[in-house]
Amino acid sequence: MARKPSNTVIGAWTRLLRAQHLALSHVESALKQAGFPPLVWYDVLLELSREPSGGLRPFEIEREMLLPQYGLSRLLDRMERAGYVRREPCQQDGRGQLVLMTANGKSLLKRMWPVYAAAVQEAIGTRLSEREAAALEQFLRKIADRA
Amino acid sequence: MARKPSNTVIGAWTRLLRAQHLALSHVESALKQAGFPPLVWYDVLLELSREPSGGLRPFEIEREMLLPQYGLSRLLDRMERAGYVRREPCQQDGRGQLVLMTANGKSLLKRMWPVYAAAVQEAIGTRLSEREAAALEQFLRKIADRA
DNA sequence: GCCTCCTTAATGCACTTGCATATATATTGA
DNA sequence: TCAATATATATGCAAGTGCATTAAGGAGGC
Repeated sequence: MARKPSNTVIGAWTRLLRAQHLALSHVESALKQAGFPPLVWYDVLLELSREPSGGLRPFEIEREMLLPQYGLSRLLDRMERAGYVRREPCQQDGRGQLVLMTANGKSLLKRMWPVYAAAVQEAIGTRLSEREAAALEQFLRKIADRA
Repeated sequence: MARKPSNTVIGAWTRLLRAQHLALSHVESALKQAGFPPLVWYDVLLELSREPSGGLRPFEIEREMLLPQYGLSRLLDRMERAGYVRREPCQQDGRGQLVLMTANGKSLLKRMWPVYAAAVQEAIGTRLSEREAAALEQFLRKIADRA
């Protein structure tokens, strides 16, 4: 295995940085312009919505997301202050807590989606065919899978 | 043109965020572990090295990079304090300045490259064939090209 | 010349992030 | 049982970032 990247690999790397930056900026600014909080708030709410049973532990949310532990801790502070989640002590583990989505949180999740979806469509969907998007996903999966 | 992204597009979007995050974290931590400054410092030096004639204006650097104007301004502050660049008043334009790479800056650029290259190779080159990397680059280019 | 508008770059302030560490509880193993 | 270790979460502090604005000079019209 080569130790140095080929020019092709360097090109892919460079484009990866730029494409992600442009697409993400586009999405973030669409959300902001619509008066919504950043994307990462949506991600937390989405994770919580997948667990209708009644909340997730912070460390479970963290596993699904791209945030360090202290980052999530403070994000939850802000979201709790804003009234979108609340934290309860955890029965089974006195160190931990259960993060629950409030009604406002559910509402926010619903209201953000159309704006988010439209922005993703503009940033990616209108630029690639269905076939291309599927191929792109496969390549990116190879990079992202830490197997 | 659909207003809502297909599941394929959403998958590509999600993977784009994760792949970029993982690859970039890998590269940044390799640099840090080797005692080097962040990648963005390298990018500035690289831009300067492409202009051997004697420096670039901040707004020229900015155009090539993923930083807002105030971000570059403060990055140059830090790099200047660290001795890797210096700023000179610009003859032709009294508002502006010329950013020049110092000898230390040139040396840093050279020394960072092997670490940077190896990390990119690990993050991408070892995970995709040459063919796949080329295809990936093409798809990403479609997303990144703001034509 | 001089007024108006544009471009270049810096900065005050609030907020966010990274790093290291603290705090509290759980778990393991003698 | 109790010490040692591991896990879950929070936090003080320094550094970085975003936003809005400022400062200063250029460019064009009159």
